[in-house]
Order: sequence, then C-alpha cells, then structure tokens
Amino acid sequence: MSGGGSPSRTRAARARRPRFERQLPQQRRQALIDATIECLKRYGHEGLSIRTISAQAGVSVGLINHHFPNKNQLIAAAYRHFNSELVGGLQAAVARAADSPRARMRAFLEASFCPPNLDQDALAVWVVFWGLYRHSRLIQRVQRDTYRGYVRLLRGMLAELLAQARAPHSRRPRGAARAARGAARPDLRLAAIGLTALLDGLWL
Amino acid sequence: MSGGGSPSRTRAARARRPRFERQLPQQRRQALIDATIECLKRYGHEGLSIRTISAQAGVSVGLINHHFPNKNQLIAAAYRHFNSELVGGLQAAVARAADSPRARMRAFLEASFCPPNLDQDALAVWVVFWGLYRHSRLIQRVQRDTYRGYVRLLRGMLAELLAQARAPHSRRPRGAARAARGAARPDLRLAAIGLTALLDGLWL
DNA sequence: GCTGCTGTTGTACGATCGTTCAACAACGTA
DNA sequence: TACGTTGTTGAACGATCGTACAACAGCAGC
Repeated sequence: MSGGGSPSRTRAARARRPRFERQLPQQRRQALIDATIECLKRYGHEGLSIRTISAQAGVSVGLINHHFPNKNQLIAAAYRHFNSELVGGLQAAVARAADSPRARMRAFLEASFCPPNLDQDALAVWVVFWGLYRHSRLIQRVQRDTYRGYVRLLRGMLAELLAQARAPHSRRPRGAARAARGAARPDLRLAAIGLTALLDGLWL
Repeated sequence: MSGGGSPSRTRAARARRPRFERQLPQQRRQALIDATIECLKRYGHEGLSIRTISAQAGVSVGLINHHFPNKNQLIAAAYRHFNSELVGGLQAAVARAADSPRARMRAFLEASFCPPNLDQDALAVWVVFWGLYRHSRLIQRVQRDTYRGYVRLLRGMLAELLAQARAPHSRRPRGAARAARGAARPDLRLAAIGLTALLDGLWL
C-alpha cells in the first residue's frame, strides 16, 4: 500500500498531501478576519486570542503576525470588515428596491432590522467592539471611517424624501415649501444623526 | 538612631505606623467591589485583572481570593452592586417625588436619563457587563435577579397611572373603562417590558 | 503583657498571553 | 528537474494572568 491509487507512478512520494496550502496574502488576510469574527460570535471577548483565532482559521499561530503587524491591527481590520459589510448590505438592499424614495427607505429599514444584521450573534460582536472603542484609537478610527458611509447613505435617502415632499404634487402651500427648502440644509444633517440614534436604540 | 522620635520610651518600636489596617469582611468586600467598578470605568475590559483591581483598592493580590472564591464571583458581585444601586436610586427618586402618579413617573424618567445613571463611564461599564452576559452563568443569574426589581418598580408605576385613568374623574365612557380594566392584567406585564425596551433604546 | 483569631501580605506556581524568528516547504519559473 | 521566492510552521521567549499557601501582624480579650 505504498503507492496509493496508482503504485506504478514514477514518484509515489508525490502522492502525499501537502501539509499546508499557500494562498495569496489577500485571501489569507480575509480568512483570518472571518475567523476573528467567528471567534467573537462564539466566545465573546475571550475568543480574541491569537491561538483561538489561528485554530479557528486552521493555521499556525505565527501566521497572523506575518499578515498583520499585531493583534490589534487584526481586530481593527475585522471591525472594518464587519462595519463595511453592514453598510454594503444596506446599500444593496436600497439599490434593489423600487425607485420610489418611500420604497427605498422602507427597504433600508427592513434590512436594518432583519438578519443577518440583527441577531444574537451580531449583537454579541457589536458589544465587544463597543467595549474596545473607548480605549483603542484604532477602533475609533475605523468607526469614524465607516460611520461616514452609513450617514451618507441615510442622508441621501432623507434628501430624496424631502425632495419628493417639495415636488409639485405636494399639497403644501408655497410658503411652507419655501420654508422647508430653507431649513433643509442644516436639518438634513441633524435629522440623519437623530434618525441614526433612534434606529440604534430600537435596534438594541 | 534606634529610638525614633522619643528614645526614652520603653518600646519605641511601637511608634511605627501599622503596615495595613484590618477591616471587617463586609467593609473590605465592598471596597473591593468599588475598586472593580472603578477599574472598569478607567480601563474597560482590560481593567478586570486581579492585580489591577487590588492595586486600585490598595491591597495585595492575595486578599481578593480571601474574600471572594474567585475572580468571576467578584465580578458578579460588582455587577449586582452596580445594578441594585441603579434600581435603588430610581426607587429613591420615585419616593422623593410628589404623590401624583404622573409626578412619580416623571421623576422616574428624569432619574433614568440623568447622571450618575447616564454618563460615559456608566455606559462603558454597562458595555463590558453586556459582553460578559452571554458566556457567564453568574452574570446571567445576577441580571435575572436585579431585573426583577426593576420591572416591579416600573410595573407598579404603570399600575398607578392606569388606576388614575380609571378614576371617577375620568371622562371615558363606562364601557371603555371596563375594557381597560379587563385588559389591564395581561397588558401590564407587556407594557412594562415594552417600556423597558424603549427606555433602553433611548438610553443608548 | 500575653495569647488567640483571623485579616493581610507577598512569594510561588502553572497556564496562557502576544510576539519573534529560524527553518521548512509549496509552487511558479526556467 | 533544479532553483528561488515567499507563504507557512512551530518552538521559544518574556510578560502577565488567576490562584494557592505559608508566614506575618493587627487587634480584642484576658
């Protein structure tokens, strides 16, 4: 039984499976990020250890520090991926919706409150990241970056709704329409932030 | 220089200050609990180490395991203290308010959204405890125990409001009053839970 | 002043943490 | 087939973790 399936092969030693599989840095980095989030879901804050994550990813402990300068950078990258996937999913849901501003907003809200954005695992991951936020400048930076895209998406939809309200079909008296247009610029930002806070609260 | 300040004293060695002060177990336990919460505020999840907490309390590392069987029990005790102090503060605020059900509910809401119940430190502490909740049965048990008192307080105030609404001064037709009384029993529990969820959301 | 108890100290231990690094090996290339 | 690049391994390091435990010492009672 020394040759496996075909003993007459010139180099039977070649038949043994390689001990590991080389991958492109980009793919391996993504696999490590996925493993990090999975560990976070399963074990919470205690799952954020190099050995737990590397075991989840099926690689050795040293590989993490070959693709990431240190553990905190990996966690920050995982947080970035987690956030950008959420925002991306919301954008996709909005783009998939009908062309009416109301329908788009409805799709946005539905996507916000349905899995996979809203389930027990996601909440556990959020809570751990929130706990890290105060004491990690890396996490704060990622939050600031990704939050911008979220607010932009939300503000865009609010602007659409406002524009429709100002449309000629509107039954408002012209005075009110002009007042709304005047107040639109500063209110848009506040409305987006306020709506975000409200959504966060309901989401929790 | 063997006698210190008063060489003629029979036992000058007694003049040195004691190296530590003995305290009653109850007081020392409370001091350790306070130190735990303080470390949580300052350093987040990373502050939850035996050495950090003992340094904050100004005692040696071994003392914690003399008053608490292990670290998790100390954390659970800190969570219990944190929760019961919150509920106790709310109860005190309600008791301090005027006798009108509306005034009592208003005092409750005001106390819920003012320091020291609502500030950045308290939020950080909450977040860490939430992160522990999923994976610690001790924390789950404490949460269950203290949450009961909170719901009881809230339900009591809702019952007061409902009773006032059913009072003879009410302008409702009698039929509506009867319907409200009939629906009060099951609705009270749901209303308390729902209002709690809403408050949590707004609080966040 | 002496004694007993017990709250307190501080060292020690094994486990686990994040990180480093020399050696290994998979795979493209000639 | 031989070679070079480089993704990958796994042992090793020092630091820190939670816990155990023997010795110490404050303080009350006699």
